[in-house]
Amino acid sequence: MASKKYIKLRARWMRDEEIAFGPGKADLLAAIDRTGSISAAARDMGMSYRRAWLLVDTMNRCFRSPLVDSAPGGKHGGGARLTDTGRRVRQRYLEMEDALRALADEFEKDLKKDLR
Amino acid sequence: MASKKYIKLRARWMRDEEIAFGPGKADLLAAIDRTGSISAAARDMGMSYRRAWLLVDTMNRCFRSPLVDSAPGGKHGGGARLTDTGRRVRQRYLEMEDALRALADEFEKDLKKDLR
DNA sequence: ATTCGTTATGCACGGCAGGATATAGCGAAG
DNA sequence: CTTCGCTATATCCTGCCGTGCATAACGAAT
Repeated sequence: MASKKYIKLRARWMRDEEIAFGPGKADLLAAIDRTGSISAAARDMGMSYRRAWLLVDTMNRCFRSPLVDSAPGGKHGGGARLTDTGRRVRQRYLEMEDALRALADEFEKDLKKDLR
Repeated sequence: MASKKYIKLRARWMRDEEIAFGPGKADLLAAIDRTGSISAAARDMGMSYRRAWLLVDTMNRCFRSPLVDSAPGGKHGGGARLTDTGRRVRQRYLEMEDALRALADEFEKDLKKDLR
């Protein structure tokens, strides 16, 4: 079969019109956890610092307690770390994603019958 | 509670890099079924005819058998109708959407604890 | 034959999300 | 006290998606 058929799934946790959490933010949290800073995480993911900072800002504003705490100061000074809330929320989100993915996969069989 | 918290879900059936089917296309099919033409459906949904036509074109190319068949000629001449495949595929998609929605809703409870 | 409302297609314009860039302030290490 | 890399923020720029508009051919009804 030459063509790839699959279901692309996206789940976003909304707060009013803002995207409180989603796949991009989950990845970003992982990168921050890995690198220890917003800017290094952004570089790592090939996204602009601006965008990464905006994502973090939105998350922190949307949740009762911040998911990332950050401090200015370079090299061995500041940086950014995931809070416990951040880790827990991300975990929860991934669990939801997995559950949805598993369910969606059940429908792929029918799908492939009709899709070219 | 002043702020609205909810999960926004989107599922797309992909064929390679093209979107074979999704929420917008499902709505469009309904509108075509209702109005009997692509252009009337587009007007009805407040979208451009061009976009509606592109959506139909993509659908028809991605599936083994077309979801919409259309004929030129105005007023009482041409127009567009859903094929049986079109109706069935849309139905299947809606069922999948409902199942995913129901599952996602189970996660909303946890979500609201943390969201502001 | 004329009219009307389609299908089908191309092209130019506009809005906007995100990238690039600039600047200021900070904190620890050397 | 200098340097380095970070946070935080503003401004400009650009690429892309979709709308709007124009055109041509068509088919049924009048």
